[in-house]
Amino acid sequence: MKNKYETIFNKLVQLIQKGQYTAGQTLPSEHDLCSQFNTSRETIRKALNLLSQNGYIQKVRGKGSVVLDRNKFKFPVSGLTSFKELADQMGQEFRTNVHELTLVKGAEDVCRQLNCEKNTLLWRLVRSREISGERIILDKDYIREDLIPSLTKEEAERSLYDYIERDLGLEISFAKKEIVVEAVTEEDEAFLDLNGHQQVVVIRSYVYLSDTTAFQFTESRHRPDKFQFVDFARRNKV
Amino acid sequence: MKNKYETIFNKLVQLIQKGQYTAGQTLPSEHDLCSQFNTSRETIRKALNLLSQNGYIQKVRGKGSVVLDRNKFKFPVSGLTSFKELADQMGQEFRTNVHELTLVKGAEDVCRQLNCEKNTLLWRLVRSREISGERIILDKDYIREDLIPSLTKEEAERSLYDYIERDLGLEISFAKKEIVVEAVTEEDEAFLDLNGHQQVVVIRSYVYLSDTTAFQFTESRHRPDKFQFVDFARRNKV
DNA sequence: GTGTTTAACTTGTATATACATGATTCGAAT
DNA sequence: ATTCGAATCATGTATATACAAGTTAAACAC
Repeated sequence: MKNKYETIFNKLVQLIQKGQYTAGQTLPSEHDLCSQFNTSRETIRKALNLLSQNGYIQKVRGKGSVVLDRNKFKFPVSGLTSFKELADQMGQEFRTNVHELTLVKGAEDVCRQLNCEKNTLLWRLVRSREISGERIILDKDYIREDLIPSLTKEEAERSLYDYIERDLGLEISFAKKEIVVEAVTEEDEAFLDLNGHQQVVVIRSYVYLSDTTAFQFTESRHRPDKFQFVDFARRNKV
Repeated sequence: MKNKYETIFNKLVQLIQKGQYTAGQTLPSEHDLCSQFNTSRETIRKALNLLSQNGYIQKVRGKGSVVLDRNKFKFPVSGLTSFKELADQMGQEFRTNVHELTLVKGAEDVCRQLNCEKNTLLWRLVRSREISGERIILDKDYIREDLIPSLTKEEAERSLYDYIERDLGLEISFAKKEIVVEAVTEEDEAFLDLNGHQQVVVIRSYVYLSDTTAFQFTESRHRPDKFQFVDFARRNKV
């Protein structure tokens, strides 16, 4: 915990999750929070903005910060979240099977998107995800070898994001995503328990580090009956 | 244009879209922007935060605000956007057919979610969306009659959001969304050109006004081959 | 030339103040 | 009793200052 305002944000999230403040109630006024946390109003406002952006509160001018009902936000694929983080939250039995971990060269489309030379070395990683004994997700990753030089099957099985962020100290910052529905491929048939489904939900992501270098392209293929995407969105005027 | 920082935000968006600043370049420093717009640094920072949140720039400490490549953001279903706004952006031929506009009472599930009495009057609105002559989206809306007392077929055909925001002066603020894949229903068969598809992509949204009252529940059912969802997401630490 | 230090930039955080504007409440005038 | 208005409290916007911390490039010593 470095920042005051992040610390305050985390504290308020805790209080909301513990039921100290429940949906419909208002938080103490900014002025009161200043006294409570012994800080300035701008700092409180930064914390409240984080709460607002993450769907915890809605600020109403003249009234206060109304706590929202976040019951249905337990599956936040919306933000950038890894499979392991998801599985941890859901508390379900899950397993990851690594089917392929090789170095490839010259996947044109991918290189163009990742903004690197056409013959850059890329890790190609294929994993299937098992929940309650069924293989329902197939993840195909392309990762820049120059940024992540060593990568082992064990790290891929555990958590890629953990390894990249904790061990390598790289900071994952943002991603562009696309969700579409496509026909199943031979690969899907081979690695997934499709139960007769003819189509899969495909999430394509381009993941960027905080210095804006793109370092990963992921195609995540889900069996449609087990797919869910939950989102909280604020309206953009304009 | 009321606020300085929104005005500056809009101006910078324009400049980026015109190609004044291209992907990879950095914007002028906050200090320079202060001089250019003759304002304080905090105000500039608010504008830059908006740019960052909307995926236009990435701020890098010590370096500057790097402009991102937003080529693939032309279908921002992610934020709260209405069908008409989407269609306008894509510039395609589209049409809306209103199949039903009635007042119903006591749809239990919906009322519970909208947080209103079990026998509250609700508008039930069923519309199909035609793009290039094919009916590919079926929108089913439930709207609280006490908040939107009058609603005509014409307004439903044009744009519901326009009517609510411009004519009634209500401010739509945020929504909770869920995306899943489901089997087609008789209603889907009746109102959509399914082309043999057995499943549809379903987006369920609960839409809230800025005073946190929920006023609308929408189920938007898309033919899978014409469905796309594009998102820009920043990573939430913790 | 090479390597290191320093200075001058950049953005990030924290604080203080002032005024604008929406919401509520309480009291006075009718 | 009802209505209107003023006071009060809430958040929103704009400004100023100070210091922390990451990046870069020039100056310097060797």
